[in-house]
Amino acid sequence: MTSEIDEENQVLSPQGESSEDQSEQDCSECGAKGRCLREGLGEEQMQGLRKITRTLGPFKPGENIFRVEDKFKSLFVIQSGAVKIETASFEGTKLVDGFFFRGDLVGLESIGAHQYGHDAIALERTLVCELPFDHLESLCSFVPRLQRKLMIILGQKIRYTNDTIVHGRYMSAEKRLLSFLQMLCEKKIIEKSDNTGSVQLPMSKGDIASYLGLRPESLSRTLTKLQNDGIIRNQTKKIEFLDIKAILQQVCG
Amino acid sequence: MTSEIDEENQVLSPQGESSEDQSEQDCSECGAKGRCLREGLGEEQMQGLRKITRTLGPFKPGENIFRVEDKFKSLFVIQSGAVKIETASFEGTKLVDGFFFRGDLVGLESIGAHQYGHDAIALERTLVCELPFDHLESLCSFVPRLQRKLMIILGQKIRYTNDTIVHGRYMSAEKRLLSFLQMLCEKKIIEKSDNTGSVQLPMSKGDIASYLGLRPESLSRTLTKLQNDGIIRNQTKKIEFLDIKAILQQVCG
DNA sequence: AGCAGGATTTGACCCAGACCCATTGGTGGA
DNA sequence: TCCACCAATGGGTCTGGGTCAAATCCTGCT
Repeated sequence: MTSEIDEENQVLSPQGESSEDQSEQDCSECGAKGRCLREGLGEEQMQGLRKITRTLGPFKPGENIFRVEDKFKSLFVIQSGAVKIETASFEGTKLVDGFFFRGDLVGLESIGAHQYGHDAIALERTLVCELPFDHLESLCSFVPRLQRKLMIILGQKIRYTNDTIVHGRYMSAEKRLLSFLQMLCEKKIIEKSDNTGSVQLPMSKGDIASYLGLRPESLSRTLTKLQNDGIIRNQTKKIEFLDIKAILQQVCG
Repeated sequence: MTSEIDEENQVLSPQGESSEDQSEQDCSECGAKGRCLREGLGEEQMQGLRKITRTLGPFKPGENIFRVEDKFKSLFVIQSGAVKIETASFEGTKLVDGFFFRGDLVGLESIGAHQYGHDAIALERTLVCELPFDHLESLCSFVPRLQRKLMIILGQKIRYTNDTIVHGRYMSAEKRLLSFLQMLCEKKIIEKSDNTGSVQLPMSKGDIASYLGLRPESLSRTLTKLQNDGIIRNQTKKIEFLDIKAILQQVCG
């Protein structure tokens, strides 16, 4: 079922599973190329970054990259695949706090904490690049552009949460879903011709519901509504966008 | 009405309004002492930090420290007083995104953006310490502990938002309010004897409601309910805590 | 002190989405 | 291939909190 995606990741990450024997990271074929933390650094500035990183994985769907109680040690750049992070809510149930795709940094949420404080779970076959935080921090002192980049990413994360979650509290289920679909478009669109396209969903509907602050039943109903309105076609592991313009504009309106 | 608070701030910030003539910042009597970014730095490490900072204010209640469209330039440590930040929601109404008290850093949300993206408004007589971000960044490269401190603060901010706002979506109005009161306890408690205490509210009830993702009417009803339950005494600009233990425990329960 | 205008509270009503339950569908393992 | 199991959907009901409207209460101003 996820075979298409796996194929693609293979192609994009040829350094693949046997990366342990590499003494230095080879970024030239990484799936996160163009979106990684290192982007914008000069060749000699990258040397240091390459030396401290190594590829981990592949993680199979459902496997943990780290766990709540693990000691915070590293950030992870997603080379290929997708990851969710989740915490136990105050009532005990699991609560999805975020999704991460190719090029995203996982672990920012734990900077300054002793433990990660949440589980990071692969949603599909996933390769990550580990950045030990201590090393990264030291490196930042010598490479101001890296320091700046990291701070910018932290700032963006704060803003993104604010714009989506905080403002999302005032949005209807339909708007929340639309802005989620919009995000998916930007991060993961597979094929896109003019006004239509489609996305493979690496996560379950339940995960999406949790992330949006809705019950699965409500999400399901909202998806059905959008389908009846002719905006999407709702499938189990895939959503087709029949009217991308409508999606982009309805979020704002 | 806010005279008590103003008095107190006076005492705590004697460098006060005429700080422009100081060539170097004097932190020895600052109201944020013990909670400021510089905490934990050695004497010689603080030298650099002092050189780039200056005190601004006092801002009167309602005055802007910066505005949405202002170019992002500085972070601000609150020496005394209180500040809210707010943005226009997608439907046009103002939405309170955060409250800041003595020792808090305002402006983190805008790191990496061109403009602040929100208004920062003093809620009472407020003095702030300006940290030009470019200078702060350069300084971070030379003072690893400062760099680390800043990153930790950014990480904490991300976690705090996650724990309150994100998880708050699954909490009832009552629980949200209780966790807000808990935060106030930690940040601003005026007097506290054993199991009781009280807080002067520098912000309006409307601001609190907005911050909690509620309508003013709902907040009012919830406050009334807590009062009937004997947990608080609800006044216009002040809340008395009649049973602090109940507040602390009910949030978790 | 008296008044205008906004903030806060209260009441009545409504609705989006939670909750509970039944059915269907998709998937991985024997 | 078949079965067991969980994900997804759909129906029905309930309710917390939103919405509208009408007092009060405060506060700053004259």
